[in-house]
Amino acid sequence: MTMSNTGGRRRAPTIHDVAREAGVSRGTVSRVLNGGHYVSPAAQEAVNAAIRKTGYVVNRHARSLITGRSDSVGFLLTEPQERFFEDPNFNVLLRGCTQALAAHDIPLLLMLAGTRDERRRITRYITAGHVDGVLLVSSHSGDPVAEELRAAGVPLVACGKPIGLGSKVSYVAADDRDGARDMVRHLLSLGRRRIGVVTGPLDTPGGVERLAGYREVLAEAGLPADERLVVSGDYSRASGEAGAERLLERAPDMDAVFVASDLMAQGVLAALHRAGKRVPQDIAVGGFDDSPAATAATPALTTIRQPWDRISSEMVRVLLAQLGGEEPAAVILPTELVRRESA
Amino acid sequence: MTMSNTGGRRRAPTIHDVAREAGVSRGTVSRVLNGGHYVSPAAQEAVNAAIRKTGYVVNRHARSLITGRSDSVGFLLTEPQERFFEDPNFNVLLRGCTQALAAHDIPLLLMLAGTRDERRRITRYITAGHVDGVLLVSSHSGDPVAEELRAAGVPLVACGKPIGLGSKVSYVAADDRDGARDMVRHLLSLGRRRIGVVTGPLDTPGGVERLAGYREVLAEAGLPADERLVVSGDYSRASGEAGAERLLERAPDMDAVFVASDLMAQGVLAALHRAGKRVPQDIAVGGFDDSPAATAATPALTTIRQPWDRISSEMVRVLLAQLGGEEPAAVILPTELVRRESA
DNA sequence: TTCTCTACTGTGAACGCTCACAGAAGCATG
DNA sequence: CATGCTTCTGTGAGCGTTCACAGTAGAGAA
Repeated sequence: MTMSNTGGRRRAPTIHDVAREAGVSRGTVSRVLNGGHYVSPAAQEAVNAAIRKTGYVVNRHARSLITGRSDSVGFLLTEPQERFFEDPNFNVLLRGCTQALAAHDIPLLLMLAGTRDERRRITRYITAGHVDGVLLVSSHSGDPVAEELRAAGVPLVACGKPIGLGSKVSYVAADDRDGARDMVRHLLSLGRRRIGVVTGPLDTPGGVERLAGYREVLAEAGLPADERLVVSGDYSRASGEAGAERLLERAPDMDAVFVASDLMAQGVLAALHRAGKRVPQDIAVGGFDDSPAATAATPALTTIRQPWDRISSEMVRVLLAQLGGEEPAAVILPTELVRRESA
Repeated sequence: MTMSNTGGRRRAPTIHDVAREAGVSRGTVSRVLNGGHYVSPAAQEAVNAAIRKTGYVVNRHARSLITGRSDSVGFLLTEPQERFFEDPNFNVLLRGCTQALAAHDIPLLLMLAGTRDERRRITRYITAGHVDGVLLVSSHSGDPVAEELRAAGVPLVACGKPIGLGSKVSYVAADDRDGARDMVRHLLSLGRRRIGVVTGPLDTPGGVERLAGYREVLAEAGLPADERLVVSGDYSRASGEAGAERLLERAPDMDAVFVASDLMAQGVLAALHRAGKRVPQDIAVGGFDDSPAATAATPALTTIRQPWDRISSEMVRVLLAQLGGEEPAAVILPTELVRRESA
């Protein structure tokens, strides 16, 4: 309107320009910007008009400098991205966090720190106050970033229980152990007695807890603990396939198998099919995650649903509470058994 | 060392504290922080020691307030994330950009703006100066964000030619048209004369250009343009499958098909297999992208490799050049024919 | 009237940094 | 000896906000 915007950035309008335009003081403009309390309707109106006319946008650096806040939150991945991007649960989680923060008008910045070098850079960036808090997603234990951020006093909420960190860091997790118990109880209720398990990686809380739930229920049912029925995978489809082959070899009389992820369960189904076993008639299969893989599988997988939508909203809630001065908290959310055809 | 860090964040050390500790002035500390020119070795040493001792990290808000720079770059997705996260090329692109920026010690912030509301928030965030420039990834045309950012004078580099924006915005793209020409010429060189095509969405530059390349080569070869041989897909596997079915119906004598993406080509292979056609004996199939789908397919796909690693490094180079004051530029990179079994 | 209370407004002082400038010291040159 | 150049250092100003505080005006109560 006043000037053409050809290429080079002209000086952006400041709160001063708006104040002059509206015929009020900086203070009044600032008050309008921050909720409009103690501002007369006339002033409110004049300021809004001036903002529209000048095209003013607040300089967040200046604001942050004095408030000490940045009004943004980081979503930090401390592992190779591929691992997550291909995981449908991760997408749900990310979207859920974005939406929950959007309700507070807080933008979410996704940061990748797969390599040591990137971790250094990102840690510096975060500790320099560029985000108010961090939602941390990292499945493996002993994450140095988490410890570093905690030490720097950055509000932090992890997804899944971080191994090796004290109780000083918040986390939100599904009740893996209880989910595993539900599934194994379900398999027992179908009359199965020789129940195998393909676990996740045993350096992750999920891997450990799901195995523990399996063992507990078998013990409660008075069934013997048979280590031939226990093999480990890494959550990949291929590892599920390999795991099932080993199980069939070691325990040909197996009549059910609890698999710690749907993706692995797909591999298990493939191996069973090749071995000529019918699912669920000969062997019942239970998965974990209720991912798209569960419905895509043939037969469709009976599985344990993790409440990803609630996990994300709880992560945001806990983080915002921490920003508001509350203490770190741990939230464990219940899982749900989803019955389909495989068991 | 000096104080325990219990919960609440204590006041962070400032450049002042470092200066006092080192026995020099703020100016000298600032010079050390910014490259160490015109600083005596003794002062340099003292300042570094003081930084280590105090645990000082620069307050980027204060720095940005005065420099007008934020020393960070945004990677903006203006479409539903799922679309990208499942695309392996996207992973390569993201990783490449991260690495190229890392060489300049610039952190990359991934921003998702799938919904209208998020776009508004993110645009405000960007125009408020939170990032110095934006790497934009959006395959569809008429992207309002791009236009808005351009109008706000934010340095911008798009991946792929943005439709509908003037020449004022930089972009880096593979030579889609030339890639398509190479593939169709290759099919001709195998003696094929009834060559079908499954295009990408025709509101994307890739979709349009690859089809144009196909048509050009057929025209050059003196072959008739037969619209029964042209169907459109949306880059998904399913659309490839549907496209192949339509082609077979409309042109049963087809002896080759050029598919505008490997994922669609997988679908095409499935449909051909179902129809009892042998590949490449009965029908040769050419893909595009050289994605993992290409090698995973049976038979392995002959395809066109896009230089994703170069695309990412060029995007970063062009953006940094623009930050340095250079004019927007368009970069077109050559593709490469990768011969495998399907053609 | 006078006082108090509430609603509103303006002002100076930060916030922590960089930048421009002024100056000091050392050394070579006129 | 003065002059200029280079290297190094300190200082004041200012970036664009918010915040605390000091006001002003008007309404209602004493």
